[in-house]
Amino acid sequence: MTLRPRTPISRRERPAKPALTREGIVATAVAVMRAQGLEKVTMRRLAQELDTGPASLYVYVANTAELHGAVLDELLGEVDLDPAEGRGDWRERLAGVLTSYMHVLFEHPGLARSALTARPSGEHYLRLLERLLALLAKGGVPPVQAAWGVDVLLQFATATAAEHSTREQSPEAEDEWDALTRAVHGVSEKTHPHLHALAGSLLAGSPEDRMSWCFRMLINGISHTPTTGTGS
Amino acid sequence: MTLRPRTPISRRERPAKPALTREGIVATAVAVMRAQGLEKVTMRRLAQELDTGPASLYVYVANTAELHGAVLDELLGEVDLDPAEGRGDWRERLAGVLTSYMHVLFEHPGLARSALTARPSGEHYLRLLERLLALLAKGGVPPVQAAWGVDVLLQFATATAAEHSTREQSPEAEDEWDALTRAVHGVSEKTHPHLHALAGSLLAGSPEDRMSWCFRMLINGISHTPTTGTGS
DNA sequence: ACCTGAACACCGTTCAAGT
DNA sequence: ACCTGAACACCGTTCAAGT
Repeated sequence: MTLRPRTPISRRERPAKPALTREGIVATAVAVMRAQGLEKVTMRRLAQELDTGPASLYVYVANTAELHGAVLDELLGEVDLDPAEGRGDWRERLAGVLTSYMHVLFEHPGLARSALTARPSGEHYLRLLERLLALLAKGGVPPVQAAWGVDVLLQFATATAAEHSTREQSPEAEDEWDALTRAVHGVSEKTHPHLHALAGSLLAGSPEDRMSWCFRMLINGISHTPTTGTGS
Repeated sequence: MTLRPRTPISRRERPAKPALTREGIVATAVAVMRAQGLEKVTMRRLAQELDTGPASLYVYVANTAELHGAVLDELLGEVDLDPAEGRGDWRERLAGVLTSYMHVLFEHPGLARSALTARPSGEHYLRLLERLLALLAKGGVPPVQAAWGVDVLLQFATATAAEHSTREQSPEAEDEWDALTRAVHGVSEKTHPHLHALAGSLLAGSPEDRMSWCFRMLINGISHTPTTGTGS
């Protein structure tokens, strides 16, 4: 009668006896992530879940980063490409899709952070790209601007989700934010005049208002900045 | 005559016998990072470098994240706030400062990734904020737009550096990029018409041209998007 | 108060050996 | 070909015990 230090995830959330195949491994990885977060999606933990040793997984998966990438694309399947809040204007639809993307990312802490460096290329990611490009085309955004812009839009959404989910997750990250707030407000008017004057604005605004402004700002920039010349 | 598996960093790059104080620990952390990268800046590695046990460091440093944050602010001191390439237009100066910031980040792989979630609040970070706000003010950007915009500008630069340095660092990240290239070009015209049409543009452009466009795009967006109303 | 040995609970990845 | 035991080389963090 030994205590098991790590409870395996419940039978309901785990695919029953998953085969030792790439699909089985990824499915188990997704289940572990849903139950315990991406941090627990480790080779050793997965091997335990699959009743084998960690070395066995390396037959199907190159390394941990690749595994996380597969989990990410799987989750990208949950992004709502035509969200109800985004009806009407193509700009609102665009913001709606990106908001859905961010929601998916910060429901799963850790995923956003990995998304920033993982460069996914799975089917769900391609579907998302296609949808965003379609909306930009509908808005009459010139093709090259749309192509380059979509990258920035996704990068913005991903980075925002990463910051947000890190802050939600750990109490120390919250402390860091407090430290920044105090630092910005405590700055001297002599040495940092602009910062001093804008301290309030820097940290002000509801997340919704700021996000809404950011989307409008990015869409304006993308729409009105030619890919050659000095722009205005 | 035992082989030491880990070579300590050379005497020249390490502050001689650093005292066991917060400053000494951070200085050693910076030295280790310069020599071997942020990944090696671990509690255990640092303790070894300081001839003590890892537990001793916890008297001065709350955890690894805080330590990495301290290293980050230290490095931010290297950012050139008035780079020669950025003479002339305030937009060019702004882009110049951000480019210098990115250079500092991707000279030290791993630092950019930590900067994305670390929310620094040290003196060097505040100096950078002040400089960016001053340039936006010089450009006549309305205060609140400048305050919110500076956040996005730094987030963009940080995320770009993180992507870039991850790709530089590991060969697998390079493979991932190839996979994306193939995926985008291999997409069906029927199911992904926009993606198919823009496959070339999506991945085209020199890094310099894209970066230059991104900065112009962001500055345009920030300058021309009011913080309230529908904008244009 | 400051410091530390030792422990607890983990990691990724490789490789020789088995089936 | 596929699978795995065991090992190598690490992690962060805590805590009781020392000085």
